[in-house]
Amino acid sequence: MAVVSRYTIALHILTWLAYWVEKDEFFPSDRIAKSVGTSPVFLRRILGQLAKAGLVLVQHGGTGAGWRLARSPEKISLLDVYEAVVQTPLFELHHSQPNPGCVIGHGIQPALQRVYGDSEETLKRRLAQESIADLVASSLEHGKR
Amino acid sequence: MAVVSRYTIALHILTWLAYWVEKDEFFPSDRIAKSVGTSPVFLRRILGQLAKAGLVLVQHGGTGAGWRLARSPEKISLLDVYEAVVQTPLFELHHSQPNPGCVIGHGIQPALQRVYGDSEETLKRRLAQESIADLVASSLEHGKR
DNA sequence: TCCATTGTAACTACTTCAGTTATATTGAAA
DNA sequence: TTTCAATATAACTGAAGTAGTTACAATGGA
Repeated sequence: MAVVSRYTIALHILTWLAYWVEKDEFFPSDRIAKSVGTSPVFLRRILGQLAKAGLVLVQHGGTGAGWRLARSPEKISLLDVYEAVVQTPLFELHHSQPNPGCVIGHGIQPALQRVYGDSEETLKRRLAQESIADLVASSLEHGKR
Repeated sequence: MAVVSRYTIALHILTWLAYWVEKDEFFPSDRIAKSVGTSPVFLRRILGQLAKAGLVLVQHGGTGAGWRLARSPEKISLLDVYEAVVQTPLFELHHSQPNPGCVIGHGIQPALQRVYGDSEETLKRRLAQESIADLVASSLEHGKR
């Protein structure tokens, strides 16, 4: 299966906020929703996770309420976003327990956990190399055509 | 989210077959199911994918019917298994289309596709480094205790 | 011909995800 | 103090995917 589209949405949100970062404003969720093409409630659920991870700031009430980046786009890596939004491990183990009476059934899970852990680490190191600022640049590059 | 547990099941099957590879026999799916702890039908669905990918051989009728490895465990990488069993890309894009009138909405998908593609490649290169033979060794190591 | 086994379809139960609706809460500005 | 634009959150829906079960047709060696 796949890393949920929630991750894509989170990256879209942050890239959008980064694009407007010069404005130095808080932007409401339904304004962001216009670009993402999804519901403001869904976005706020994700924005809440990003806020908890310290990636965005929220202004609750009043006329200027909304969201903005908590730090500069260069300092937000795709790994930061991944860890803010994705809580489950990349690989699933068995749903029902393997037979502990069988040598393989007994030893396979720790064996897999090692490989799975290493592989997830490898993926995360790759994500750490890219920032939201890179995504803005790359989006503009493609958006131009 | 996660790579489906089907991948874990496929690795369990192949590791089990590799453990018994000296026997030079075809093993029925319900024998394998005893070790994995799941239903033979589910296993046969996965075994079918593995056969299509050329990783196992199947013997249909008769008393000696069942499954065996198509080649030696050292020559089956975890990437081979991944590609046999997982068909969807690792990262999902938007479910509903982003706004093409917005600069970011227009450019974000190709930008993400590049990063997502690179990241998936990185993961696959890691999986290519490990073989079913390694999993057998590692399982026995843990199974011993 | 026998029969252990695979191949496959149909169905169920469960979970997750995205989206919607509705309501309470916040807090700057008038 | 009131107003009101916005967030916070719960409850619900529909859709999709996963794993598991049952049932039955097809295979092919003995």
